[in-house]
Amino acid sequence: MFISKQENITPEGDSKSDTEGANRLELARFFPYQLSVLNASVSEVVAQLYRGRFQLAAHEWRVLAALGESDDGSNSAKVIAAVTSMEKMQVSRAISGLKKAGLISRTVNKNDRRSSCLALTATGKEVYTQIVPLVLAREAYLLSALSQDEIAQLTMIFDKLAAQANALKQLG
Amino acid sequence: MFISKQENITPEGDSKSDTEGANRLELARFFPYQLSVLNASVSEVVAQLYRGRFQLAAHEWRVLAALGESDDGSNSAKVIAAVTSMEKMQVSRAISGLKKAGLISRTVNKNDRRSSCLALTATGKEVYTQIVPLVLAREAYLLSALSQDEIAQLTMIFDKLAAQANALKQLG
DNA sequence: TATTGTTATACTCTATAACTATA
DNA sequence: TATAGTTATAGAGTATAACAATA
Repeated sequence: MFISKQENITPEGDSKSDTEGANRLELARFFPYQLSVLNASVSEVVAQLYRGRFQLAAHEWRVLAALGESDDGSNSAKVIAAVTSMEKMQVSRAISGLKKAGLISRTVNKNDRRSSCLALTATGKEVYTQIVPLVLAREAYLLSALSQDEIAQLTMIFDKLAAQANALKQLG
Repeated sequence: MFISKQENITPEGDSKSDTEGANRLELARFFPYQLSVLNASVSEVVAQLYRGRFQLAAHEWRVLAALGESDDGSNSAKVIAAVTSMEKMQVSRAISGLKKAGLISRTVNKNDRRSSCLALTATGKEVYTQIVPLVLAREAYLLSALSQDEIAQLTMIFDKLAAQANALKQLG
């Protein structure tokens, strides 16, 4: 795998070398494409674990994971949205699904009656406890092809790329 | 950003350290989650370029890119599916859309009348020529936060991760 | 019989925004 | 007025498989 040769660094493509047509686009070397393909594979590999055996949708799994990692029961939908990078509406839908499946409980927040305290039920904790080792094992298997140094590199690289992407998103 | 501590390397989570519950799942450090969030940002940043100004759907853009990068006009739908990592049905739909928009032409393949030769029209080439510098500039901006060495690392890391993910996919 | 590609169908997911209740 | 969360609705995307044409 290769990534397109880098000759230009402005976000809007207004530098000379960009617009002269010297740069070709090769899908297989195009980083956003590579990222998308890898993500599809990795997502699928994780989804296999919670979809069939536990009948969870992707967003439900994400909310379950968020609730499972916090000890205190003070999880409002807003907090969950922030932790999971999901929209409030998607969180709301996921909560409905998890509630219906008996995996989470919802109690009105006494300090602010607009919001709820969400928490895993006993069943929810059980499901969580079953899934977590499976997904961690798959993550570990994925990363086992990398050295500790490469993992550290990847972490830094992702941070930098996320920052750049967020800068670009502002441009619209 | 951090990635979960790695202590286990078997795909099915049957090693001792996996099932003892010593490993916690922290969404923010979970690699598949990080990958998914980064991909969402990067995809959005690229989509901004072809969606609004050129009215293309994601799959249409991908097919357009595939057709644009090949010089000979011998692109069957099957070849496009392979190059774009798309399903034949998605390719078929994307082709309909691009055809309707007048961006591609389709002529029956004389050697095998089941398939077609797909190619960009003059209009399609024009659109392609307009978009390519824009997306390459965005890719360049994203990667401009990385050193040449980091880009090389990333390339190798993605290769390794893709291989691992594909190995896991077989397990189902 | 197998392959290329299209289409039908039902299903899921998404986006926008209106809405309720509370602050 | 602003915020937390839900719901309505329409549109986009997906998956499965049946299908026609050709090999």
